[in-house]
Amino acid sequence: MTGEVAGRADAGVAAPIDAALLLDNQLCFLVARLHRALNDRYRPVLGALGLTYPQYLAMLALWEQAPMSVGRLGERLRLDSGTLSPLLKRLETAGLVTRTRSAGDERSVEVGLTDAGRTLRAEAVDIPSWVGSCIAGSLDDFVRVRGELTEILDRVENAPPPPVALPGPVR
Amino acid sequence: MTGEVAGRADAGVAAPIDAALLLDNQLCFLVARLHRALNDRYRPVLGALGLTYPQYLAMLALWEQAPMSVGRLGERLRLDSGTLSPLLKRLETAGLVTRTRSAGDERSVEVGLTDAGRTLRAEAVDIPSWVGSCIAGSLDDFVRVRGELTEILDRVENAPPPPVALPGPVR
DNA sequence: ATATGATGGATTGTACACAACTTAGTTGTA
DNA sequence: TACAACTAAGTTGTGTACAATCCATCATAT
Repeated sequence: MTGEVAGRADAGVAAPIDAALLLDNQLCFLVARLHRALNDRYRPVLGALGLTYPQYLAMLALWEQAPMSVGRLGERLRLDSGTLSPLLKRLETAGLVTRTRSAGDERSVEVGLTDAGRTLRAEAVDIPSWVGSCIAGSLDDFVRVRGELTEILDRVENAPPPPVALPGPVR
Repeated sequence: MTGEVAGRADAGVAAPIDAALLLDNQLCFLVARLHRALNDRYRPVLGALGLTYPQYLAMLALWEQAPMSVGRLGERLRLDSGTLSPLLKRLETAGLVTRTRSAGDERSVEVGLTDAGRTLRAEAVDIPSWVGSCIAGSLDDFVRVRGELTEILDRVENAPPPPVALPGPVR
């Protein structure tokens, strides 16, 4: 289960298959599945707090530091305003955050926590251990996996743009 | 950068912080970022083929085996019909797949490839190496990372349901 | 002071992703 | 046959996610 890249040499009846195009050889597919599987793990637990998964990540960021401008929050979470604006409005509607124009710079919107938002943190403290236990078996596991993921992430987020010429102009 | 779980002991002015709730200690956050970063990598390359990232994964599955029912394709990709139905309709509109009711079981819809769909495969063969090179530096890297991801994925997808009592009834 | 350019958010449009529900067809049982 | 239970897809509604675009505001340079 460790040394082979190729997978099966052909896929039976249908088509000639390059190992490179086998679905199970795509790291991106594994990551997509992992992302959704984690989402599934968090959903019931977060549902009890009235949060979705991305909303939870936004709250984590705000529990670390608030208030924060929408732009800075977006950098922290790697989300753009098109995603963040409606998400934050829903958190505001839920009474967890405030959104106020900055006094100094009227372009900027500061996102702060309400009392309810701060209180919610206490109800969230057990979530990482609940969910974490099904990701990493031990603390060593956790550290190893975190290191591995961070390393890959650095490569992918900071990789240079695609090698110039694509099949056609990318629009 | 390898042995510490805690992260910084506090986050400055704002709040008392448990290491467990630090955003950067959440494996789920790393996975979410990785998922989006990979999406960003694939987008321009796949855009040239007229595919989105999930559509590409669906095509990979169909290039391995076609025709396949919507249900089986969903199992393969871990997607439900609510996601797959419109996605497949778009692929049909794009002229890449066919959707026909199964003769034997009228409930089932068989998804097949058109000539254009089969032809597209040739234009996709270089994609894994383009994108793969920014995920894993070497073949050894690839194999190691794939093993690691598969292991985590098994744990998360097959973990038992949450430990009975959540803060409140889950709805 | 006014034009120029850059910046921060919001908005719009397209595309996943999932829950809940509906519809249609199949199977099991009496 | 009749009918309940089940199954496979589709549909609807909510919530991300991102590109493209718009708008107000700030910085600056003339």
